Amino acid sequence: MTKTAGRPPRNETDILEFRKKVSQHAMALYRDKGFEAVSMRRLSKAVGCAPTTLYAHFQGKTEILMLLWADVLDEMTQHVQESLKRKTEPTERLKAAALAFVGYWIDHPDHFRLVFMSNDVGRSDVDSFIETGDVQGSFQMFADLVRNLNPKRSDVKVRTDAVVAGMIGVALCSITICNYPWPTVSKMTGQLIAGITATPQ
Amino acid sequence: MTKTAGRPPRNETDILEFRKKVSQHAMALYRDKGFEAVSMRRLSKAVGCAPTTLYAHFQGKTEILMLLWADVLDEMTQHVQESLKRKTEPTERLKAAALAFVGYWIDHPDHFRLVFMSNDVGRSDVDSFIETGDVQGSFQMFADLVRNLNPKRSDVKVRTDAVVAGMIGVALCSITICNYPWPTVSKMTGQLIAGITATPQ
DNA sequence: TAGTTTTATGGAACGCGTATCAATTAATCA
DNA sequence: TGATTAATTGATACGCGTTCCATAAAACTA
Repeated sequence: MTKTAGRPPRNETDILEFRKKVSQHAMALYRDKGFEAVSMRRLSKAVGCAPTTLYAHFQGKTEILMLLWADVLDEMTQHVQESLKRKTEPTERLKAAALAFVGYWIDHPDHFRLVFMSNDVGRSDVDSFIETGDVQGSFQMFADLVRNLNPKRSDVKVRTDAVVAGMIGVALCSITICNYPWPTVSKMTGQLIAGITATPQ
Repeated sequence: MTKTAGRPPRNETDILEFRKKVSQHAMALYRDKGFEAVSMRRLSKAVGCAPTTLYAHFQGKTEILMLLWADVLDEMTQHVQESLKRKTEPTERLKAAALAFVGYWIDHPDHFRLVFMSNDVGRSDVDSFIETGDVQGSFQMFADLVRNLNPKRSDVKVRTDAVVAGMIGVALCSITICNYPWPTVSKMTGQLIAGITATPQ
């Protein structure tokens, strides 16, 4: 921890400031021009730095795209919350939330790709530091809904995560394998929820 | 149906022959060098034509990648069948198959990306003619397993497709959101199957 | 055979993500 | 001030998917 000569490393706040700046420009690009507009070259031009500089602050495009997760997940969460209005019965609430969840992704396939298909599959051993706080927060909502089904049960997390992953799968399949005659989203999510409400044998 | 002047369209068999040739070279590239080796430039070099020529025969890379689906799905199916040996009880069989299914994708994330993440999400209005025969065949196996749980029930397709989509979601989440503390694959698939075996309320 | 019409091809180009590397700028210490 | 060290930059390069366009090739009609 001794001071050395020469230019000191980046200031902590400067780092955050730069990351925030990049995040804002990336967000603006994504919202205004869509997924494909968020390129390293265009983004660096918007930020006002060289494309190479971005690689000094982020380990790659994937890490930058993750900055956009929070926005999308917030919007999705709000959409789900909206669907819960005037619903009181726990099962009905979960069902409505699930439908809204899957529906959101199907209505916004670009957002789905952003969150769930941006990672470099196959190179996952490399990308080490991923913030999952956003994801965790968005899934909390479902944990509450599941808990309210039967507050006495202790396996809330397993059932929640299973149904969330299941819903994501339903969205993925409906979006990408669009020529296979999938049942309606409503039917499939209903089936997933049947597993949640069932009593363990 | 009158004959017109000028060079006639490609011969039907020639078309199939060329597609087969491309398919074989793509397969060899994928098996030998991996996903990233299957590029339009390398593939065209292997085939012996210009990169542009490929676009005269396929509408894009996605359509070429789909030629590889059958191989992967066959291997996956075989792996699942393997897991069924010496399993007789219907629920146990379904559970074993589900575990093998998800496990296969997690063990081969490149294959997962190939089949489930190759489509151009967002441009799905364009890519019209996708062969889903491969997929359909691979899912048939699960339809049988689900039917055997309770041959009297008529909602086999809904329950099968829901659990298949759910398993794909489990695989997707485990692969791409690898820093979120998902429950074990075994627990999540078990949860999905609970919905299959449950009796409708 | 000459001309016409349609298909098939390949070269060039665009923008992309990413890596390398030398040169420059900035901030600190001696 | 000068030396030292880190951050930033620009140029260059590779391979990628894809599109455009001019040209070659093939099969017909006259």
